[in-house]
Amino acid sequence: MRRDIFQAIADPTRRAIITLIALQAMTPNAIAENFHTSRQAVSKHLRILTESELVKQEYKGREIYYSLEIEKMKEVDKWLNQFRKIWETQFNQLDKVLSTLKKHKK
Amino acid sequence: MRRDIFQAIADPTRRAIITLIALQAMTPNAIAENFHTSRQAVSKHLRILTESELVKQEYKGREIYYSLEIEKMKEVDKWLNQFRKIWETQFNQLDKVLSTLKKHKK
DNA sequence: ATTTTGAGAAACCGAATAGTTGCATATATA
DNA sequence: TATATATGCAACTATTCGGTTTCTCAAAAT
Repeated sequence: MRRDIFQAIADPTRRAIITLIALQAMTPNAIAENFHTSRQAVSKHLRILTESELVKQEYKGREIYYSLEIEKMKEVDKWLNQFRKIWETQFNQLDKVLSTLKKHKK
Repeated sequence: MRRDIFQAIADPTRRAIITLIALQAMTPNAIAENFHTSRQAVSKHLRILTESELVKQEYKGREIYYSLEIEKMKEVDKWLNQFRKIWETQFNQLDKVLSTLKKHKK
């Protein structure tokens, strides 16, 4: 099933899971130990993260290692780009104000 | 009421509203004209966006102008920072691989 | 003064969400 | 071979979500 990444990162537990497995792959059991929730609940979150392709699985015997699909995270970054332009412009304007103030001081 | 920004940007219509008012303030009616949904539905979205402080209101007679609170958008960017470090490292590693390949060509 | 217009609030509804418990299955281990 | 373990899946539940319709209220326009 195809899933929206923004919907996937909307849940705070899922964001925490993402952060947790960002640097090293982990099994559902290991992940669940970090939360006050059942392993099955974590499993459901992992399913949603997998469906949104933010996370990939690696089978190793009866264990499944989940890790972050860092490329997919860039899509959020890409969406932010349109606003980045705006806040950089505003920063430049602030810069102008500051240099104007400097001139007046002289 | 306090709202989570990630939950606020989870809905595609809300993301579209954000983009729409990013450059110029707009009234709910004007915003609603851009969507196949009722003004009231847009109003509810605007309430959620206001509660998450992603959007601010400016009253002008009986009209209310909504505009983007760009500073708040930076919080998403800030959350992305932790992953940015990772993908930049991976990029550098790719860079190494590429230069190694180059050497072998020689 | 009356009517129109812009907007939020309330009540309602079906669908989705996040959690639970219980079950099925495959892989390790004794 | 029998048991323990890792995991996913299904069914159920309470809550939230996104939408609609109806209503109210204040500001403009007539």
